Amino acid sequence: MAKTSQAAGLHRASLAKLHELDTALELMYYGWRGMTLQADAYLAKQGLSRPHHRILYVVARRPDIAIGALIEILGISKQALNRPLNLLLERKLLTSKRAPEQHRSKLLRLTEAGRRIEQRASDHERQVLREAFARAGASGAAGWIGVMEAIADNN
Amino acid sequence: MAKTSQAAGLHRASLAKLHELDTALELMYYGWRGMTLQADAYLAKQGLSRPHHRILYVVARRPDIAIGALIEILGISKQALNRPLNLLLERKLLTSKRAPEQHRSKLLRLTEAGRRIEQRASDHERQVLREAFARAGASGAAGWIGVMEAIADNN
DNA sequence: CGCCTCATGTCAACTATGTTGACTTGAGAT
DNA sequence: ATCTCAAGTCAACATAGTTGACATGAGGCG
Repeated sequence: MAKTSQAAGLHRASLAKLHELDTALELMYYGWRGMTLQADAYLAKQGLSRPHHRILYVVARRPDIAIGALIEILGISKQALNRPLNLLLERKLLTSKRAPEQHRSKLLRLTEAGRRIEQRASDHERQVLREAFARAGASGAAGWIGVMEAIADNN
Repeated sequence: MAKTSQAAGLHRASLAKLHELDTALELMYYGWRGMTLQADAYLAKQGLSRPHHRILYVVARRPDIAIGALIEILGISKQALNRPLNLLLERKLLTSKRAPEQHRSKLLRLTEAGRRIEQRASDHERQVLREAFARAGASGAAGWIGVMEAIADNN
């Protein structure tokens, strides 16, 4: 614990609570930041950022995915995908090959280097979750999952 | 209960899981989106967006906050604060007045209109949380809080 | 009093991530 | 052959953030 700056904790405490659920709301905010902070720092060191990571994450779990399907999953426009995707191809973290007969679509795969970066970035995030689950115990983890599923349904 | 597009659920299911914690990782991602989606849509209708909401949220809970303290809490540079803040002032959602003797700092407050927008936007987020807690029950909620606190500590 | 310092705040230029709209290209159907 | 439509690219723009340079005004001090 406590490779932290203490700042978030202070900030969390520094606001009056106008509603009962304000605490939960702020936990969500700082939780999101807490999970992604180290991963983002790692990615920045590699000259990448969160959108690149999202692409790598999805392709890792769907080898030979076409660009259209990737767009669908990421929920962004194809134009928004274009630049980060091309960077990943240039940097040879991804390869694209035309499909055998379905010549229309490019199929994406991670290279070894891409896989390594995806794993390390995601590991930073999983490590945060792992520690939190360990601290909260099995019943806490189960409760967390139940609530998060309900929240995530609002998409 | 389904004012939703179903899409996120599908996306969540559509990726192979390479690690045990991938599910939790994706829950965090879609949870964050699920909580903010309706609030963002409401804000967009008002010609505002998330940074404006963050400012309103903090000022609501710290009336007469100075700009420096606001910067500290939001964790962004004063230059980044500048444009959204000026928009809020122009639109008369915030007022700023010079401090009595501490003439150096501007003290910020919400106007009635600002308060109304802050409440409605935050209500959208709290409503999502409220429903999720109701579905998960008291023990689930307690577990969620414990885990989120542990995650949020990584800031 | 006049000047120095320093926190507070502003302006300008840049980067990154996203948007929409218009265009190109190529497969598959007729 | 040609038409159509999905896949993909290019251009222009919006927003949210960055850093750097500068303005301003309070308070300390010669």
